[in-house]
Amino acid sequence: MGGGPRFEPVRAVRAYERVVEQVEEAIEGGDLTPGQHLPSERELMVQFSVSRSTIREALRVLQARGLVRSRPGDPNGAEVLPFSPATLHKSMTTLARVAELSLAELVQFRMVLDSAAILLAARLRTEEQLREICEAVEALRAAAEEDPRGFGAADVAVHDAVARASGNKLIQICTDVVRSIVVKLVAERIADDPDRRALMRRSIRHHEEVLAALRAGDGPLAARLLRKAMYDYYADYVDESERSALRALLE
Amino acid sequence: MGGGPRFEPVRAVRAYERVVEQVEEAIEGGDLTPGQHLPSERELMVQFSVSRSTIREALRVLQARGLVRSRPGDPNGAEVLPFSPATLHKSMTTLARVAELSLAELVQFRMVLDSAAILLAARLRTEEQLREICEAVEALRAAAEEDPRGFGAADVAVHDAVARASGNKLIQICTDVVRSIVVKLVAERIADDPDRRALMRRSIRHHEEVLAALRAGDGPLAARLLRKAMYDYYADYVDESERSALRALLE
DNA sequence: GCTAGTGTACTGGTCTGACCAGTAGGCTAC
DNA sequence: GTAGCCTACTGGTCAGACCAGTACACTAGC
Repeated sequence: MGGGPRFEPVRAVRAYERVVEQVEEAIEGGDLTPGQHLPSERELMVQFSVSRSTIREALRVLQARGLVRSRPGDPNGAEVLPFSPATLHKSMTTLARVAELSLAELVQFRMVLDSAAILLAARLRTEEQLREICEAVEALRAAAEEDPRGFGAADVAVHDAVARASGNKLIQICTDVVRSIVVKLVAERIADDPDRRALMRRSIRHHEEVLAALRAGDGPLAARLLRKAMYDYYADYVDESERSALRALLE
Repeated sequence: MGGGPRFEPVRAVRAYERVVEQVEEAIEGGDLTPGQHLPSERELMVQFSVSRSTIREALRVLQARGLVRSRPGDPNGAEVLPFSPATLHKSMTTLARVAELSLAELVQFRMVLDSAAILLAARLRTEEQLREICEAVEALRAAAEEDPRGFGAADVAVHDAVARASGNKLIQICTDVVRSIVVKLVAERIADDPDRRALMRRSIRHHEEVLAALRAGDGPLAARLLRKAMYDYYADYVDESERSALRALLE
C-alpha cells in the first residue's frame, strides 16, 4: 500500500475515559471479579490523580455499561457486577424503538432463534434438561386452567428451558431479550382478546406437539412446528403486508 | 391477589437518572431527532434546576447509551445521534468476554442467523439486491487474486448484502455484530495459516455454490450449503469437544 | 455475659464556583 | 472584499463544601 506512514486520526481522549478504560480492563482481565468492590470515590481520585467529578463521570459510564453499581452509604466503593444481559436488553430495546423495528421483524427473529434452539435441543439435550422442559409444559397446562394470568410467565419458562437446553448461551440470552420485547409489545392486545381462552388451548396443543417431536428426537420437525405455532400465535397482531415475510419461514 | 394495595418497592431515584429519563423520552418520542442539539449544559442546569455535575453525569450516561455526543467548544449543546448498533456491539462484545462465550457458540449463532438470512433472501430479495450480492461475490473473487488482504472485507460485504436482502434489520444488525466479534477472534490465526490461499479458493467455491442456490430460489439448499461452508471454514479453530454442537446444525 | 441503642466516621449524591482550552462568528483593519 | 483578531460562548476539569445515609465499634442497660 502506497508509501509513507499512515496516520490515524487522534481523538482527544478525555480523562474520565481513561479511568473507564483502566477499570474496564481490570474487570475483563479478571483482576476485579464480580462481588468485589472498587475503592471509594475519594480513594480513586487519589489513585488516578483526578478530581472526584471525573471519577464520578467514569463511574456513571461503567454503571451504564452494567459493569458496576454504586450504592449510597456503602462503606466499600462501587460493587463489580456479574454479567447480566440487562445492558444488552437495554440497547436492543432502544434499537427496537429508534431503528423502528416492526413487530414482524421481531417475531421473525424469534421464529429463527427459537426454532434453532429447539433444533439444537433435540440433539444435544440431557435427560435432566428434557425433564425440565416437560415440567415447564406441564406447568403451562396447569396455568391455563387455574391461573390464566400466569400463562404468559409459564410460556416464557418453557421457551427459556428450551433455550437453555440448546447449549448456546448467546442463543439463550438473545431469545430472552427479544422475547421480552415482543411480549411487552403485544401484552395489552392479547389481554384484551375475547378468545383468550381458546388461544391458550391452541397454544398448549402446539406446545405439546413440539414437545412430542422433541422427545422423538426429530429436531427439524420440532423446529417446523414451533415456527408454525409462533406464526399462528402472532400473525393476527402483525400487519397484513408483513405477514408474508413470516410465512417465508414456514416452508 | 388477596386484598390490600400492593406496594411496589421504591428505589431511590437519583437526580441525574431523572434527567436521563426525560432526555431519553424526548429522543425516543421523536421530539429530538438525530442531528438536533441539546441546549448547553449551563442552559440544561437551569431547565432541570440541578447543578452542572448532575447534568454532566446524565450526559455521560446518555453518551454511553449512544444517544448523544458532546464535543468541546461546540457552541450548540450535545448532538443527538442517529441510532447506531455501536452500543449493541459494545454490550455484546463484553458479553462475549465476561460471559465467556466460546468461539463455538459464536460461530453456531452465525450459522443460525446467516443461514436464516439467506433463506429469507432467497424468497424475498429484489432484483436489485440480487445484483448487489452477485457483485459482492465477484469482488470477493477479485480480492482473492489481486489483494488477499482485502479478502476478509470482501467476505464481510457479501454476508452483509445477503443480510440486507433478508429484509430484517434485526437480523442484519445481529449478524454484523457477531460477525465482527468472530472475525476479530480468528483474525490472527487465519492470517498465520500457511494454506491461506487454498482456504480462500475453497471459500470462493462455497460462496458460488450458495449463490447458485440463491439464484435458483432454493432457500433451504442455500441455507444448508452456507452452514456447511461456515462449518468448514471455522471448524479448525473450534475446540474438538465443541465441534459436535456445530455439526448438529448440518443435518 | 449478651443485647439494644447510640455515635461516629465513613460513604455516595449533589451543589457551588472557578479555571482552562477550544470553537464560532461577528468585527475591524487592511 | 477579505484576512485576521476578539469576544462570548462551549465542554472538560478541578476544588471544596454540605447532606442523607450506611456500617460498625462502642456503650449502657439487662
